[in-house]
Amino acid sequence: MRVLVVEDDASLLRIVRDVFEGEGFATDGAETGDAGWYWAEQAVHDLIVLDLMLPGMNGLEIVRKLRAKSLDIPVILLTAKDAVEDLVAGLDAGADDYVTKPFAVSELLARTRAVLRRKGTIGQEGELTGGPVRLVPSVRAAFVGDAPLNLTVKEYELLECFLCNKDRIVTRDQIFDRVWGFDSSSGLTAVDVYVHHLRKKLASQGAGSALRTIRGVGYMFTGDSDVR
Amino acid sequence: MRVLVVEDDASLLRIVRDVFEGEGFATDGAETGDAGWYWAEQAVHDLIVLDLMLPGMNGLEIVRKLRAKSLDIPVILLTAKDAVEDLVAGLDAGADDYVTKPFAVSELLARTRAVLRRKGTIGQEGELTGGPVRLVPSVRAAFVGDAPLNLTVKEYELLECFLCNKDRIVTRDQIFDRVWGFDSSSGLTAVDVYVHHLRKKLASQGAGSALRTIRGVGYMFTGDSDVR
DNA sequence: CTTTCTGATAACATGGTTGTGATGATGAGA
DNA sequence: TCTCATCATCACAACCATGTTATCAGAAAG
Repeated sequence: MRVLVVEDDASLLRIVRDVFEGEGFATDGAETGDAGWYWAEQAVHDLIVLDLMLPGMNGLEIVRKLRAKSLDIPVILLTAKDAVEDLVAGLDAGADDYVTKPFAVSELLARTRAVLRRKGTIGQEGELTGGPVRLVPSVRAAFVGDAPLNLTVKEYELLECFLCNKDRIVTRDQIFDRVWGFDSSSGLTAVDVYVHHLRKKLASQGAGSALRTIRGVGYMFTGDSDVR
Repeated sequence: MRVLVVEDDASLLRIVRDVFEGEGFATDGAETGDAGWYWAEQAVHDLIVLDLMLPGMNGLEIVRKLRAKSLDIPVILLTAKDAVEDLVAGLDAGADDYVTKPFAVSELLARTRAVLRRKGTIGQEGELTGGPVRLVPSVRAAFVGDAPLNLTVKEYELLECFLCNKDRIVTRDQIFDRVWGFDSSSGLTAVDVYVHHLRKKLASQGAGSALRTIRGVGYMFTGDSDVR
């Protein structure tokens, strides 16, 4: 998975690239509109994160030219809070979503996932495992050992989220952003309930203890189930 | 572990805070020199990440005033590549290290760990240790030797506070400001009670004597068991 | 069209966590 | 030794986070 980041602030560019790389993306960066267009035109990226205010070619123009060439690479715009008209123009021109500066890393990633999911890019990685639990994304199937788990869509995504963050604490907000989408209208309690459902199904195959509650913080899926 | 980030670029500030929070730090942020100094002066942080170019009070000035008050909180400077003379002045004034913009997240974190290690705050893998007591911030876990301690959120934060100030006296007010927040509505006595809780759990693993009372002053966590 | 399944919420149960006030110990200084 | 301030300890009450169940609307399946 490869992302192009076009942003004239060198510090911000560097750090946004790092963030994506931390998520397992390969990244390219451009500090000017012209360099950005050069990269974009290659059509080798799965996502473009694009600042609107750029030296050289405008971000808006890049989107227009991309769509004119009928390259429908997903584009997420970065924009200042007060540049509403540019934003609207950008979305009209065919951008998929936007994030206003200053943005939280979690939001950028959430929108990224949302866009990629909408475009059908995501969800075809290799198998995910954690202890005896195994997930096969290509067929959306889950197993404990060899026994199949009959998971609903949400349960599956929840488990996927946990396996992606094996042995790491995940807060309920993170889970919610990731599984329900940060702009979802559902309540946070849904997370609890689905953790419960998931636990029950895991427990029925003897893997219930893998999903631990860290009270006051969140949940953690532990690969090898150990002490308390 | 609590870090103060002072940076006038709102986007960068937001994102740097996110990065630290991802590593298990609590963060505070300031966009101006004056706000930065206000926070810094509270002396509740374990690290300050400080942009040199700031509106209001200069970053350089903040370092100077900090050291003048003999607060030796570790400071990492953020600086443009070409501002060499400022940088030198900053280090002279008592900053511990610097990172030039644009910087990689990994570099910032590496230097953070290096600085904190040099100051004796953390151990090798970002762990906090004091004698047999060990804290793993990334998973919020605490151990005495290999035995896990089952700590509540407050107990954990309290222990973290002590380990950050190993072999140093911490007053109850400092503890309170740091763990409860200076604007908390709770009473100061809560500190005593939680020290007690913590002691009991430490004692159950034979590490009860590490947390000493300095009558009339505060408490002190001693790394290597007692001399007197 | 009916039945079944899924997603979501509300309501309630429960137990852990937090903070307070009372009381008992302990040390420091007079 | 006495007294006072400080700290330790305990028990309890209030609160909050989470677990659990029941229920309902809507989608999907039959």
